Amino acid sequence: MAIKRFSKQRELILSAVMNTTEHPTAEMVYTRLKPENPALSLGTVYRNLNQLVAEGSLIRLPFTVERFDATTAPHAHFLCRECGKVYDIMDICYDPALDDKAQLSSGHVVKQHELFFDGTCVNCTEKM
Amino acid sequence: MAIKRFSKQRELILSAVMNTTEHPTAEMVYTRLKPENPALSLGTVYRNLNQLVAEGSLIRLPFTVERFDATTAPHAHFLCRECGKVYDIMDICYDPALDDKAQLSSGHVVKQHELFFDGTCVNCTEKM
DNA sequence: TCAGTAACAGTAATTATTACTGATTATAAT
DNA sequence: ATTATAATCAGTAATAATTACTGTTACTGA
Repeated sequence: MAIKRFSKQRELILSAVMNTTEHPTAEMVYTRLKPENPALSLGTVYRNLNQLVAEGSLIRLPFTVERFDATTAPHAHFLCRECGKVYDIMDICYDPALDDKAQLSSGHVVKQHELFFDGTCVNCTEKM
Repeated sequence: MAIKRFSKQRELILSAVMNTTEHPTAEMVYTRLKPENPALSLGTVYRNLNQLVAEGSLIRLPFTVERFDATTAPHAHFLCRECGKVYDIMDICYDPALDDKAQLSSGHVVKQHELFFDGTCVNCTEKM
């Protein structure tokens, strides 16, 4: 059950995440869309983000406040500790050998991995 | 300011995290300690965990419910999607070259990275 | 010994997220 | 097209995680 219907709101929310590089939170998506879609509700944003992750259109980044990313191909991320911005790191390519190695040494079935860098981003460095 | 005093509660909370491998949440630490320390309050656990992270005695794992780890040396983690348990992956050693590479390609000042694996752990695999 | 203040327990408040409710609307079969 | 159905919606209530506040206790250094 739970056959997917077309939903204008879902399209809207998906494209909002696709058209930004800022790895928005649910709140950020809502704030972005609300002015031009006054009827939109925050619950709808949460519900559709979860659906989009479930169907694989988005990935969920497990920060303490969740963030979403329309680049579903595995890639690394960078968190700026000063301003809180999250950036993609595309030049470090995903290494499947790591998964094999982790699986061998631990005995767990390893599906994938996430690589999180952190530090101070370019913009914040310039301001110092 | 804010000179650190000795605090029995802080010792208690630190040793609770040190004496387990389960990467406890604040709630788990509280539940563990409460029976033998009935006067302990949840706010105290949160406050002291944050202090211990600030002083470097613990690290914070940025899951959507925060977890803590007394192994402060950088190392990888594995999250079981079935049971939610978090394991250390010690056999994949920290690669500082990754930080350099990320910094060069992105321009950000990279301090460190975290490597998160996920999948199904040994215990859950056996039950299938 | 006592003034200053970190730390405490208890609790209120805040924030993030999910669940519920009754109304609306896409879809598929008539 | 019309209608039945169930997915989706907006609005809101509820829950869960975390932090902030309040009055009290107890170290610590003068």
